[in-house]
Amino acid sequence: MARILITSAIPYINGIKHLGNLVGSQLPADLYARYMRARGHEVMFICATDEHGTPAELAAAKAGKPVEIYCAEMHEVQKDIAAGFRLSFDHFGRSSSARNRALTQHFAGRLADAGLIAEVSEKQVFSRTDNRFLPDRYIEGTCPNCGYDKARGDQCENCTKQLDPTDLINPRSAISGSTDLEVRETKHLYLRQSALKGQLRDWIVSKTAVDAKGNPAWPVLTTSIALKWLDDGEGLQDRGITRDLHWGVPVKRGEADWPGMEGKVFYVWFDAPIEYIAATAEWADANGLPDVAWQRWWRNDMGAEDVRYVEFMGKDNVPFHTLSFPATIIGANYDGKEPWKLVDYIKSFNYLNYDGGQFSTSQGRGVFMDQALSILPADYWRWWLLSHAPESSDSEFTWENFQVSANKDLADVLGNFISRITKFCRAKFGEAIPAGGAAGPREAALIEELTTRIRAYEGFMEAMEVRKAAGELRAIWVAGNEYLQSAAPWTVVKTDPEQAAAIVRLSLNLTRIYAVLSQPFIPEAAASMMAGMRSDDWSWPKDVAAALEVLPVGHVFDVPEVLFRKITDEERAEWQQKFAGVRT
RNA sequence: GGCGAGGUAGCUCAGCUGGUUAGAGCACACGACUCAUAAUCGUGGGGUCGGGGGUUCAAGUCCCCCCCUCGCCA
Repeated sequence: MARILITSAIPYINGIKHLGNLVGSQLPADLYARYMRARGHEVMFICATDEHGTPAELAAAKAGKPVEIYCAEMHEVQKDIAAGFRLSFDHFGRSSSARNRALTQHFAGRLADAGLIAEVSEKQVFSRTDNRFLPDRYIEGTCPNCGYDKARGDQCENCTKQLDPTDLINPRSAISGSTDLEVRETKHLYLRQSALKGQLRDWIVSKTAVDAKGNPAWPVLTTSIALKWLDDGEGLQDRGITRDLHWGVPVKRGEADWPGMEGKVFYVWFDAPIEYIAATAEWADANGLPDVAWQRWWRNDMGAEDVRYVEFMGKDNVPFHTLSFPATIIGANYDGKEPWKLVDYIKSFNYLNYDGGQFSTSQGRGVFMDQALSILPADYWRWWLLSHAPESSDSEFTWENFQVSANKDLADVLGNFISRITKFCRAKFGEAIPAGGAAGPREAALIEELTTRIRAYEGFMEAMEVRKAAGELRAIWVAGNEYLQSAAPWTVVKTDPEQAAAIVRLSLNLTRIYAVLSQPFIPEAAASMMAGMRSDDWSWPKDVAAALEVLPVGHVFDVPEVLFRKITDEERAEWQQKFAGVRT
């Protein structure tokens, strides 16, 4: 039994995430967590809401609420929706927690002790009307290059030219529209990650191939993005980790004040990944456990040496997780006294597009998590999203594809298999596992095929090859239909009822195995299948022949309701229409 | 513009370090079956592997150029 720490990139607090966000991190992470638990491993699956920063402040202001209240409410909303998708987090934390505040300040202190923090004075735009410094993208003005009058301080969306806020003609605050702006000198902390460039490169490079322990290479997507940031242009740049904001972790050097940094907070990208650790501490707190309970997951000197740590994220998050956060972890151990756990494997995803374009939170385009759950159970979405996960390239959601895939795979292949065998048994033998007959060559061949396929499925799941795992699971479902079709108990029963009973007995047992194997992908349906078989035996089918005898002769079962109803053409057309525009 | 990832059957995608007639699922056609959610099972048609050069006994798989899509550019 291994110990596996799993984190999903933490979603930002300002609103409900869309399906593209879901499939890029939380959902595959959940798949992996569920599979590893099913195999008997000890799993710690962590996620949280990322709550600090300007967008949260502005969203709260727009909602007319104090930012703390707004975040607390939105956290609950996101937590409920995650539960609706059956995301099996051990803890869903908050980056605004006391734990994260303390840990973030602690890491900053350690990095400062290590000489990895630089204090830099810079000029930033201050809005007197708003009484705040304005991040580059919250300053608007006329583009000096093309004359577009809504250019942002970081870039002109019209001509794509990179800009500096001070380049803008007639600059104004994007928040209030005020032109009462001035440039002020302000001091900020920078993480000197460039000082760790060599170490980071060696580490990343070591992940581009299978390592000595047989651990697989990271996805090309992960390493290519990391190496690009390391070596592109002038190489890895130091990054500011503080901001002149109100909403965030106050800048402190450990527990001590940081002279000159009063009133400033750490920037979100610095405190957000630290929340992975803090959320694990929050988990311990919530369960009344001592610190060692979470430290054994995160400190190599306190038991985490044998933990395998896997992170899931969309490609936009790769730079932070391959460079900045590792720099924080490595830097904090400058004197060898705080060996924090460094990630072992980073599974990254491309983007999911929506019907010819992009999903967009800001534009409200696509299907959002709450909307998805309002029209169909989570399993439909889980299955489609995971079986079409954007692993090797961006992939696309279309309603036609969703309807056809869900109907074919879930209703026709899996659901109907259970329906046909349970109803046949009820009609011929009653609602209990029938006795008589014996396995023959056909059964032996099925067991051989299932064994081969289940071993392949395990391999894909362990390697986090999500689409391939889905394909293999589907093939396992198909194998049941193939078997039934060739064994034809409805014909055999007329001449040899005992033989028909043997076929039915095996098929009903296969249903239980399907529940076990399918559970990571479609947990709700798997639970129904298991309940229908009136069993609670979730043991993994290591020995297929033995697993096919778990439900004994005479064991009573229920003929389940339709497991997956089909999506009709009318519904598809309606949804297509409904989600064609912008979310209101 | 620079960099990265892609462009393989109607659709969604597999194809590792180059090697027999390029694969899967869906869709389509035909057949089988009738237990089942008009479900299942079998068979088949269909691709000059974005375009053009090149290396090689041999390239979807390596090299060069071009075109298109998506992303990143702190």
